[in-house]
Amino acid sequence: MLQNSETHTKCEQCIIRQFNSLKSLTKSELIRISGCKTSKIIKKGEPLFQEGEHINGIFCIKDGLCKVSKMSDNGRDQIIHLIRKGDIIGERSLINDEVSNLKAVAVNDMEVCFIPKEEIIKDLQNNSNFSMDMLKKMASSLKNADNVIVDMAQKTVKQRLADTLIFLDSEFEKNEDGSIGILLTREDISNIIGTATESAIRLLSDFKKKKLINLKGKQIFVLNIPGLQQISQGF
Amino acid sequence: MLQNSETHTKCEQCIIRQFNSLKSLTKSELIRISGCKTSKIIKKGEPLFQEGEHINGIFCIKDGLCKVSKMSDNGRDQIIHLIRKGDIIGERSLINDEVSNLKAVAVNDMEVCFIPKEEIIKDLQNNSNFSMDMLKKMASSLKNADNVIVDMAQKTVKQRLADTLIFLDSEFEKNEDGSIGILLTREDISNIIGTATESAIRLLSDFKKKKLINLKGKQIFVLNIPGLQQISQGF
DNA sequence: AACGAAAACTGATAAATATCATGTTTATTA
DNA sequence: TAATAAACATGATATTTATCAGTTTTCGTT
Repeated sequence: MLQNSETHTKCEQCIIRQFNSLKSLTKSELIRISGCKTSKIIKKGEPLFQEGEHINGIFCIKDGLCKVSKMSDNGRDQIIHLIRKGDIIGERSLINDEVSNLKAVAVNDMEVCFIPKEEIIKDLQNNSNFSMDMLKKMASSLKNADNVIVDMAQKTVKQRLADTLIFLDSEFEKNEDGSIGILLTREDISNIIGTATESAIRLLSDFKKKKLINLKGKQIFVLNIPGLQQISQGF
Repeated sequence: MLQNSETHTKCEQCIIRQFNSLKSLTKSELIRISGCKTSKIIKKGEPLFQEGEHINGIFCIKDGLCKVSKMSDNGRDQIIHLIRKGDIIGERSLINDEVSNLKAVAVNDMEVCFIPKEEIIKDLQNNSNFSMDMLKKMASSLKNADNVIVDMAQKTVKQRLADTLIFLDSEFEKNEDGSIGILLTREDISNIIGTATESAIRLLSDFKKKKLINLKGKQIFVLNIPGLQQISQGF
């Protein structure tokens, strides 16, 4: 199994933490954390954790991307988040003692560090910079969740697809050819917008016909962002 | 304007705080907070705050109920929360400096206390019991938001109406006659489940025909919870 | 390169939901 | 209490979306 030198960077030397709440930890806290963290390679398609699992710690994503989803009563998986390099996931396990309500599956090969709950929870209580930063992140997630709820409740599937394409195009690095730098299946896309796979496929073809996007296999090229924004707003 | 003695209870003597994060404040913190809080009566239909407003503090709800909503791009209001006696709203204004993305309107007459941001933010930084409690509350809200997103994305309007009726029946005190103790218009209900008012009305009639509920004007009587749960799960 | 499986796609149809029109009941207030 | 507005209700219809069935394409494996 691939475990290159990068995988074993010490936390206090790791630049990834600059992108998340761990940047608020002191040097000595980081050194302690570093001593108990474990590194993992998660291959494309493998789970980082499952619904119903006790996580008991946080994952810091060093590289790669995963889809975070929840199974609905109707038996369909709904993707709620896309988590990538620099992100932390599992914070909620520090705070409540419940099992995870979400599943996380790697979209491409991932490199993650795991920090056990009992090591980092002290820092949450003692380092107010750290806890304030965590509060900030959660407040921002809550605001975002509000927006998603409104969009899911009020927008049509077509509007939500437009939103998703704009989001993917703006939030993720593009490939050299200009296509969206994250390869999702049509099923993934339909599980993000909350619709049947066939409906997502049909609408993608429709958008292509209208020159809003171009499709080459799984590669998606966003051609006309203002046009997609129009659709997103109901025109 | 009604301002009875209850309205002027000092925070350190106020039993309402037992129901929210303010219970984690020390006696001296509470006395200081009490000195700068203001009390307000909000009449039914009046706004507690508007979308786009700077809140700059938190509201502690002493009595009454309000609907918290956000306007969608399609021009329809989506109700995201129902906030009631004992709840706190506005925490996010302590943490980020943005204007509110939500609107709150009283469903019945309310009595609320307002605590300005600059007074309580220190306590968030210095009292780790308080900040941990806030983190717990936010974590729990995030988990709940996940569930709402999945339901909005995957469930039919009928399923969501069943969910909403179960929620209202279980979470709010009932009237003596057994009806749901919170009077919402049909439009409010449709703005909770995210559908056209006519659709909500039709489905309510349908549920009544099937003896799942009874309707007497705005009064709703939930008769068959297992039946509603069946519908919620797609049967 | 050949195979099999998964993914992508298309058409036909059914089901769910929104919209528009209109009448009735209930609430508000002059 | 009469007038008026708001909320509630129902029918007809259009639109959106899901489902089912089948074909083609892509991809990973041997």
